[in-house]
Amino acid sequence: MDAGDGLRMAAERPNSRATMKDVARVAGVGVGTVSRVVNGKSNVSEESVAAVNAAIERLGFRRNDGARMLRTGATASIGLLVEDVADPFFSLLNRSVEEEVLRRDSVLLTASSDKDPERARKMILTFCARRVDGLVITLPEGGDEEYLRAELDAGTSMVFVDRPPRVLDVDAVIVDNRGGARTGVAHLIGYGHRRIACFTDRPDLYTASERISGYRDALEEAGIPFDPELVYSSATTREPVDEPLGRMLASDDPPTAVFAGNNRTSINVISALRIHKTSLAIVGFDDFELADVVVPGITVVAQDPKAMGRIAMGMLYKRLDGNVSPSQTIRLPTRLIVRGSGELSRDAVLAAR
Amino acid sequence: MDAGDGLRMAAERPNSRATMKDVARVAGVGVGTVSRVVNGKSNVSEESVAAVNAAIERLGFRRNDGARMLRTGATASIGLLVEDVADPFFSLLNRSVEEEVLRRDSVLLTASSDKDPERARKMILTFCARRVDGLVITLPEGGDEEYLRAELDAGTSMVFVDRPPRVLDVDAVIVDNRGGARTGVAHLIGYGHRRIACFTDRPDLYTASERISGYRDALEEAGIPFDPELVYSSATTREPVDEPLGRMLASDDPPTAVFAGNNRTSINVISALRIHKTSLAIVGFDDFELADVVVPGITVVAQDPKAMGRIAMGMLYKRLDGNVSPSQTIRLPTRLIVRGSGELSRDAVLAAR
DNA sequence: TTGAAAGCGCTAACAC
DNA sequence: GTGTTAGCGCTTTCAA
Repeated sequence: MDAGDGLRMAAERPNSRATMKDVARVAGVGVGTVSRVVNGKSNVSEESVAAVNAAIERLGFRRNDGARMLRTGATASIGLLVEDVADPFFSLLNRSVEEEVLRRDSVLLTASSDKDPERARKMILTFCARRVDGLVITLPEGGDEEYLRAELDAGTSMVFVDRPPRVLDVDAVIVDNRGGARTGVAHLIGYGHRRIACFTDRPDLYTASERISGYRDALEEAGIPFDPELVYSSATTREPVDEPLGRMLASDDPPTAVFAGNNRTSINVISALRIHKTSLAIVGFDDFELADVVVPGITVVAQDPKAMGRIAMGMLYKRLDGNVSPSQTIRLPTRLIVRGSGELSRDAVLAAR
Repeated sequence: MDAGDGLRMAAERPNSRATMKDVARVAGVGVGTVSRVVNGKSNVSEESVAAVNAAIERLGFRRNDGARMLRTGATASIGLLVEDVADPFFSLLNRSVEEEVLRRDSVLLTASSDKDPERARKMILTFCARRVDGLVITLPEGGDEEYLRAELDAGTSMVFVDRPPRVLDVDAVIVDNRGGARTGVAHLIGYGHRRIACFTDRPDLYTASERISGYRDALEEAGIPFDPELVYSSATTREPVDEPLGRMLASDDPPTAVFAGNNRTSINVISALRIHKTSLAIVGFDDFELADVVVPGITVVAQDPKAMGRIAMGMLYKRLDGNVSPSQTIRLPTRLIVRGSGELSRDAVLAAR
């Protein structure tokens, strides 16, 4: 068979890529040699390299990585499952995970659970069926995590992000939600506030419940009694809070400050305050774009999703590289960013009433 | 060989998944039968199904989709390349593409070009090597798109998003940047403004240049002369604009309104106005969270990234399903969202000076 | 340095 | 119905 024959063969199968066999035929060498050239092995003669490269160029050959992986066993791919890739927090996490994946010349499979345990399960098992080398996952509340054990046993490395595992023995990197909330609320207390409202997500969410705990920690430390009337948990983060805030404002002993448990809620609180034409001191959990554009700027307890992704990938790759030390959970510190809204003193708020 | 033997075999290879061969051995059937059961074919006896399922359960078997795809040819995967998965626009696009991919039981590979043509090229070729069924791409400016032709010829379907192809004959879905900008600027003109500043991205970016054209279109229609002194293009979207805005404000004939060419720039303009303690009418291109929380709310020309993703995937899957009609470019309309900042009349602005 | 050949895990065609 | 087998495209011995 000569070169022309090989070329014809590839052309005969439209929409079908040239294979190493095709390249070998066109170059007049064996497939082993083609493989060596493609993988840059040194033990190939100059002429063979030239012939093979010419054939590759001519046929538009591109190695089929799927076939390669079937043979070698490693897929050079990582699966990432978060709540929602469009959420600012997770999209930043996504990006930083991507950077680490890129550094290892792998690819990243991504999916959003949409807080649905069943959807999460389906996506994770799909990733496992694709034999990803490792998994970075934020598991939604309410699901069973037991099904992951089989995958773990089968040798799929995984690291949990944003939420700790409940029963599994896996690495995790989470944010110090409780400590961060405590710091934020203590900051408000430092400005004289004693009636501090707390708006959060559904308390069955891990992060929300931790932040509420931190809120209570700060009150307790300051000797301020906890008043359930001042706590409101939205069913969804999109829900406006002007109604519950109005109720608190109309009470005998209204709040002079509010702690918002997440960035969406911070925005809802700002809108609600606007509606009620009132101003209160505000500290929000999680930073957001424009937090410094509204007046006053919003003081926040900031998380660092990029660091979370970077650290999670570091842990994951260590496992992939053979580390078998006991699993650990890394708790990332938060950072208080002072912008004005959290430094409105109790006296100033009362004077404006 | 009996069942026990098969189990031992799988156990003998730790970190290595059980294969259909293992399952077949344990279940005491042939691999063909296992394959039929796994794929839910009907022509299998009750007993075989039960035996196979028991073995699958026992071994923790999960089909290797990589091997399956090598055999069947379809990878059930889509590659998405955008500028930055953490950008609000692209993260929304990402999410809507994901939804469509999920509906087809495929997986999504994602990557960010970071506006680097070389990185884009690398990622795209990686996706092609993985034999993705289709590609959704936002190609960065300044790169050659010629290398995609080989992939196109090899049968990889692709659709461009947010930017049209320059030389390739491929489907695309883009936003009516020019028309949207024209509408936004005409809106300002309708409120009496004749001196309208224009702040944008680097004009060598497709979207920025289109929006500047739309800005000029609107001026021309109203018979307002174009004044280059009123146009400022930032080198980066993070660059503050208080300096150039200050220059315009200090001129003989200062602007009474500004058109901001993208959401980050809108924010920069708001900050700059704050610094100069001035208020001008503002219309921004692209909506953003909190646009309705600042006072006044920011009137914007909104895009619909979710629709873009949905439509792009619709086009892509039509191609994958065999559609060979001529390639087309769909131009998505924009929507003007009125919130207050764009309805500040020229008279009101001048009166406040 | 090189070609031939086995085999990764799966599907599908074929024979029984 | 079911077992056997060829082969998807690749890597990797093994001889030569």
